Amino acid sequence: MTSTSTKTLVNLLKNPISIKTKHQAKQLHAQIFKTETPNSPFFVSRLVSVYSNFNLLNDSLHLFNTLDSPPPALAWKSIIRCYTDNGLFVQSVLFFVKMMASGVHPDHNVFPSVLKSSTLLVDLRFGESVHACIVRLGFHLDLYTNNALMNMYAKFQSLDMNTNDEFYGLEVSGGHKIYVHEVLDGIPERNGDGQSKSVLVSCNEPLDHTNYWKHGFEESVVGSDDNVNLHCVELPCSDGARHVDEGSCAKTNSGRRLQMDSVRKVFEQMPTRDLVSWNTVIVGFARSGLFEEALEMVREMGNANLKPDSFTLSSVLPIFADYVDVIKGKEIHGYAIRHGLDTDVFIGSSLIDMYAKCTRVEDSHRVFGLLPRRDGISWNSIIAACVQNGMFDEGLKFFRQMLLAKIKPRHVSFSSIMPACAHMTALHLGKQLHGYIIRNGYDDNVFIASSLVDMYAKCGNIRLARCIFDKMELHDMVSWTSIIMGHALHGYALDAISLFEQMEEEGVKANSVAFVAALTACSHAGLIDKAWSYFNCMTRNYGIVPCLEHYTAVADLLGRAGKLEEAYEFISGMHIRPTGSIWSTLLSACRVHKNVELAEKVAEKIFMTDPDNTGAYILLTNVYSAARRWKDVLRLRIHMRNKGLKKTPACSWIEIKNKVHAFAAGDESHPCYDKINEALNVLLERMEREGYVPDTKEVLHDVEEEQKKYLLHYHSERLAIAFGIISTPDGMTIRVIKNLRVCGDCHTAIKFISKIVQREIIVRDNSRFHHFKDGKCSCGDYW
DNA sequence: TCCCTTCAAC
Repeated sequence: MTSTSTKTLVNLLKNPISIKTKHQAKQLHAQIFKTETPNSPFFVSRLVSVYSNFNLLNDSLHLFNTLDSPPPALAWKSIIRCYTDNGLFVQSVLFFVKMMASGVHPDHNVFPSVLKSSTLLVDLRFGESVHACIVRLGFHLDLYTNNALMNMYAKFQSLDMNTNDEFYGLEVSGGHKIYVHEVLDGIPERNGDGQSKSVLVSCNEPLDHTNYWKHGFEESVVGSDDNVNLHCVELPCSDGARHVDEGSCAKTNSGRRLQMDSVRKVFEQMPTRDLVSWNTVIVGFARSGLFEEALEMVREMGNANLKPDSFTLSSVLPIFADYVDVIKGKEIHGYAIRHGLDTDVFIGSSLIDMYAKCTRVEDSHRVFGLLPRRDGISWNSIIAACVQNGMFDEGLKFFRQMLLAKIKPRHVSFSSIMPACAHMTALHLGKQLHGYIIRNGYDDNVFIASSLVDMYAKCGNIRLARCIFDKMELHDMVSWTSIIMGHALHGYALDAISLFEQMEEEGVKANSVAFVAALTACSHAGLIDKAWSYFNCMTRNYGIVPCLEHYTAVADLLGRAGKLEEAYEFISGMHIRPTGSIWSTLLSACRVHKNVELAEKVAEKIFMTDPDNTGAYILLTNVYSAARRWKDVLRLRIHMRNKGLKKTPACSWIEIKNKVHAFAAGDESHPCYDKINEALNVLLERMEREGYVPDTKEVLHDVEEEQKKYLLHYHSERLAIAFGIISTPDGMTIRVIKNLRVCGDCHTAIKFISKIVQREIIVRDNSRFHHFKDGKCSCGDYW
């Protein structure tokens, strides 16, 4: 090729498709270098374009900088697209601004890249300026430009904007924070005075390793100024990877920007539309929750003789996941199979998710098993599918398999798997994950931090949960509710309430779940007036319609306070149909307050809708035995046996050195049973010396008094605690989990034990945590 | 040159 003529080179460059490899591109470059005019704008700008087609950003930039100004539009466009393809959206946008300032007339095909970059920068004002620019230059009829425009507006409307509307944070791991000021002023009129426009950029640390700034922008880099309207974005790390797609917009509960009208407007004025146009509108509607509109567009698309492709299907499937409509979801699945799209990795993930949300997790497994290729998202989908359906062990199994398959977990993976640890109260697993998170630098991610807060709170370590919460830079709704709920469950109602108030002071408006947390706090501490004020405030001032959880917290509170009739009226007056579970709350209160009559009435309500509700039978049995109505007890027991209903056996467990030890009541099977028994007897002796008197009323069997004492002595939580005491060093906190409510006598006994052994003992029962310390419990004996 | 999938608090 050494003797290639200039004419041949020109022809080659005019038809760059014939250049198939990077190597050929470099050879071409070398040949041009040997010609008489290696620096001609034609050669250079064409070469820039060739390099940018191969995504060779540095080579393209190097050539671009050899051009005498003003470089031709083709060269600008190539660089801008290359920046966008490398995920360098700030640079892409700034290059566009600089191009406009240099007076070059852009051609239409620069706009899709610029719009994509401004979309991913989450800067609506800039995007709108670009739109104005497009109209001004007469490119508003261009198909690709319009598709990109619609996409931009659709993305903006589906993001939850921050409360103060000034900061649109994109989370990108390992990146710098770049502040872009006044970018929009940088778009001058065509042939306008570019010099008068400014592009101000600042960064939170020196950009020493990012050579992108060496290409014409040093003069624009200024120190950050808090007085300037800042639009904060993160610059991806220097490897140029496209991290932003995997990031997430900082969420708040402020109002959404409804931009679907803009999307619609663009769509309607388009002279021609292709499949991408339709898909863009469909996904826009789907993301903004306008599901019916999205589905209507799919039908209209058919009328326009366009067939749904893999983009359409994977955008539509999440709609049926949200609607929990497995019939429609299956229709899509069928369509995908008929058109050979069922092995598409995008559709596969949507299908896994759709089946999981419809509680058909076995179908999720099947889809996952049939996928020929699995990416991080398919793995996350199957992990989330398991966890969301309560299959925690399975979820962990998939998580381990994913690591073995050398798929690096991302923040989504952690927030999918962490609830499994929280639900299983598997502190050692949670800690392992936390270690992994710290080692890989994910601990500043708000989603991950929130799941950690929730996990530690649910696993009994509220102090660590609080510590992580306090270290978070930005608190979103979920982290607030996690920490409030955490304190509520641990009985620290006043802390929970003050956190709730702090949240409101910081401008985060409480949502429905936050009120559940606040009401739960009140319910666990018996704060009736406070609960009513929250409940009324929520419905009147916040326009939140109470749901079952709110009603349950209030009913529970009324019941515990002995206001049984009031609770009955409250439940009967709910705007939704009372469930068995909320009636059970009251039934439980009837047991505490020994109201047999109301208990029978309430049980009747439960059995009407749920005749096999074992819990209700047990509660009613307890009510009868507390009232010493042994005949009724017997009658119910026989009835239950005939129905094949069994009482859940009490069970407690404790983690010692990452191993879980479980105990049933009166359980003698543990290898260390002799030592446990010995410890229990020593404890009992010291407890009685301190004034402990067994409360045999808690034993609901019709047996002798001595027998009752014996039964209490071997309740499962006491076995677990005794084992904890003999297996751990002095002073170490003991954490025990029980599947049922702690009985009154054990509660008293554990208070004594905490004082005698001088340890903090934390017991989680089926609804809350008890922190026993120095003979007192955090629940204030109200649970 | 443009469009798609996964996650946290109840």
